[in-house]
Amino acid sequence: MGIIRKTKHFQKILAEFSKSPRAISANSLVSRFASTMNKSTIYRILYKLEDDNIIHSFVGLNGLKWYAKCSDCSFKNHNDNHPHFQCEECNEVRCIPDVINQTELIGSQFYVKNILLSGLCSRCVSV
Amino acid sequence: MGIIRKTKHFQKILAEFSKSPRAISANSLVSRFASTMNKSTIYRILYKLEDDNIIHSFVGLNGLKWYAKCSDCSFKNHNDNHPHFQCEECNEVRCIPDVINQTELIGSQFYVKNILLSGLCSRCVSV
DNA sequence: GTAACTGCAAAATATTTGCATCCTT
DNA sequence: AAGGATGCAAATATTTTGCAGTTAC
Repeated sequence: MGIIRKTKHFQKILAEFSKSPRAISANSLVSRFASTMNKSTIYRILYKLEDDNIIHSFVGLNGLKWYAKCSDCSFKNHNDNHPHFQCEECNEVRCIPDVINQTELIGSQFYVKNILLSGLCSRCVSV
Repeated sequence: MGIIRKTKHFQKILAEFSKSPRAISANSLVSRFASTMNKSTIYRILYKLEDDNIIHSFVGLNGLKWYAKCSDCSFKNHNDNHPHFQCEECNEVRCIPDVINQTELIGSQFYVKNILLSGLCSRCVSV
């Protein structure tokens, strides 16, 4: 794995994550930058950002890949296992502060590294 | 949505879920029955089984769709929100008894319907 | 007989890869 | 100059859909 060059494209993608504490789907970045960057480029930049522990990824409800640099993540050591919540109605993904006692939760049968909760967000539940 | 006919194919897929308390990926069923049923048929049967609350579905770590009829599910009313655990190493999916106090967990900001935990299972953690 | 089921081929969707070229250091 | 980055096209993989023919009740 080589050195990451801070190209224009790289900076633009990184800026998206810096701007928002929310998770962003790879897919949506492809659409957003459709006119200015190739999708291969975007996927490759996301791969590198994750490889360098700047963002982390998970798969959402409908099989799309999501990435997030959440507020409580450090750049050096990315032991990020806070849960994410995805609304099955509006598909928005939010980072949830990690208050789960995982050992209590599942009796230490498993080493839990990620949690995805899904259901309805407060906006969609009341519609 | 019409009546489900208990065809041979339908019975065979249903039997897979009756046999095992584990979750099964749509994908793996397609491979398993590649020589005897068409994949469209399999996907359609899965859709119907879920529509009739006999199995429930969720998306796993790598975007594949999984289905399970877990031990604590009733055939009539399928309010199944127990968590699933998927090992990121061997990809096996297990149903977890629901012992999470969701309201406590996320402060009732969301209506949680499903939970997917991931990490390493006991077998893979020790390798 | 009618509505549901099936197989086949093709489509849709998201992501990955090979390769030639361009850019940064 | 050399290694990384990019764009383009094609490949992958999973799931969905249209349609014509078959089967169950």
